Amino acid sequence: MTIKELAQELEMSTTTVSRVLTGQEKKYRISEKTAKRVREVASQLDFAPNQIARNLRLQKTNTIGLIIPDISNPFFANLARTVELELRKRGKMVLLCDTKDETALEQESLTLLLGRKVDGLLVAPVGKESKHLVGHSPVPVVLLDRYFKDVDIPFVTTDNFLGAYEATTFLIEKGHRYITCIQGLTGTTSNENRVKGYQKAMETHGLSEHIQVVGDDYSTMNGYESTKGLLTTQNVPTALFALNNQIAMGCMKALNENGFSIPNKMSLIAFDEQPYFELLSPPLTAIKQPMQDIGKVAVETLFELLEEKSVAHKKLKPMFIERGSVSEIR
Amino acid sequence: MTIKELAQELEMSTTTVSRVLTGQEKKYRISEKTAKRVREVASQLDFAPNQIARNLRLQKTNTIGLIIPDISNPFFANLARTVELELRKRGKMVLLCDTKDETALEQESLTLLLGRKVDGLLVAPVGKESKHLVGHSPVPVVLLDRYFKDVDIPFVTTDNFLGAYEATTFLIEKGHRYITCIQGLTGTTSNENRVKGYQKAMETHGLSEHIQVVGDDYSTMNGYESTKGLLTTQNVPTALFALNNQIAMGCMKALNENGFSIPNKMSLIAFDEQPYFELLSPPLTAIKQPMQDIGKVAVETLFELLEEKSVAHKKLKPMFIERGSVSEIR
DNA sequence: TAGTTTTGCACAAACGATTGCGCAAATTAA
DNA sequence: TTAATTTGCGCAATCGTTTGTGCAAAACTA
Repeated sequence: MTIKELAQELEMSTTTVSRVLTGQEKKYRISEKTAKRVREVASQLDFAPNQIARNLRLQKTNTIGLIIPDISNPFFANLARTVELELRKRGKMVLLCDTKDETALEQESLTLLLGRKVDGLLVAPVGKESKHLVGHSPVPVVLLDRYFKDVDIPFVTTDNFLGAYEATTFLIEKGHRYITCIQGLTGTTSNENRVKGYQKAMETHGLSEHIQVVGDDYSTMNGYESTKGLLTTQNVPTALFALNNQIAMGCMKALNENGFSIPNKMSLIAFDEQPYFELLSPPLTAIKQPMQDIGKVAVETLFELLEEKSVAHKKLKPMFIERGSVSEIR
Repeated sequence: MTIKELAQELEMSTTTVSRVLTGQEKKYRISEKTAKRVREVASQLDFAPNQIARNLRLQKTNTIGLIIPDISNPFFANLARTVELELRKRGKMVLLCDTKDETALEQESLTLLLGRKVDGLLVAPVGKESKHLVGHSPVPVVLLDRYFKDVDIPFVTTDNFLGAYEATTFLIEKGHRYITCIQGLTGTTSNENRVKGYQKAMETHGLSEHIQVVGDDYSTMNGYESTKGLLTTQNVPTALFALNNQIAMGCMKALNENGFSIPNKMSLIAFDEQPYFELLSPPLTAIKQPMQDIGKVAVETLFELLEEKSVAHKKLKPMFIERGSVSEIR
């Protein structure tokens, strides 16, 4: 049913109906009697305006594009959830795109979403390329999790440096000297800052020459292969620092298979917290990212942008969760 | 940039431009020379048609609504992922709604999505109510995971009965007699069919009087509380059958806390497979749902519906994965 | 009573695309 | 050379809303 039909039913113009239904009755001096009748009949026939037509007329879709590298990664799934819930509260819906951590797909998603005239974009970028993101968007963009040093797009992220620094320091204070960092996707800020945090902690404690960073992807496979590689080298480390949950999973698998019990023969800390970590034996020590907050703050930031306020970059503090996967070394 | 501006630039009518860009040049006898020029200039200025306007004109949005109870549940996250990827391949985008397993939110989501004129709906319903789903949709709907016995909406789901039957039988064959089923959301078909599978297996093996079903929600909390309750009763079971991954997680937590080692003092099987299950000690025996397939088949089904074919309900076979969380009883 | 102000509503033009139909010009047929 | 056909393209309506503006009728003022 269209507003035209509704107007016919009411024997008045679409203008009047529209004005009542958009709550502009006072502004346009529609009598209360008329207004009431419109509302009654409208709800009775349960009329709902065609949003497409509205969007076209109003040049606004109340839709936000959400671009995520991998929605099956619990970290991003949680992020997506708070974002969706938060946006809905504010009357927006979300168009979801999963990029499989491929820049090409991210690029394509961007084009598609802009073609659909989203009002804004929330992007957890792959992070290796920024060209397609900068300057190409006529609508506000807020970056999640990863960002770009060289490009001035607002972002909301965990303080990755801090988290990694604290975790590494913790290991060092427990007596570890040979700590290997298994990194994620190289070239992304999240990874680089985590690596830097690790390095800084090592340097600060005079362990510069023990710095060892391996791996190249935020995947279970990478964690698995990298760990397997490490176990056969000359200098097997006493502790592993996995830069995300999936890498950590791969580490554990490799350690299990090779009889390296945690934490006796190998200590392990993971960046990212997952609900199941506390169920493992031993429970896994981890750095928890404030996923809920990232989602909320990102949405808030986006709205500030939509209201044309200027915004600052935001780094949120992670939380260190000590469990049983780190041993004390004499 | 609009098609009008592009046409001005080209010094021809929007009609011609539109016809070329939608690939209708032959049908409307546009000369190849003109067509070529249009395409060149269009790509040069990288013109992209306003999808909103197209949608309005074509009465079609190439958008599918995806309604999910909880996107942070890995099961649904994986589902969402294949659905999104699969739909994108076919030129559709997805509007995502998370209902927090609340019927009211599901209802609201439905209204919102229909107002936005999605071409179709993929719904993993809360499952307690079906009224708002039936008859209210002018577009095709395919149900995922859960469905309704009494209502004829196409669905794609795991053969929950079969999965539960096999798992229970496995426990029985391992010598277990006291097997308690910790169920999920009562009133949903997924839960009911799993419970039935469990019951049937018990009955078939003459264990009717040992049937015990507790709990009422697909949550970690439910698994935790229910298990704690069980451990303090007269007849503590020797095996637990958790009807989804989250319940299983709660079970493990409760078992750990109370010193019930798995599988020595308690065997455990989970419905749903999760990547981390194999990392637990012992690795968790589980019933794997074919999530990828569910997503794919659901999308296929939706397309058949969009092409006005009639479709059948589809139940996909689960896979039993034996690991180490079940002990053999003398 | 006549003039002014207020009240209540409708006309018609957008928004940016697609498309049925029509109409010249070019080509072919007779 | 004239008629018939084909080729190439544009006019204007349409999708379903919102909104600036205008115009009667009603109410008020003097």
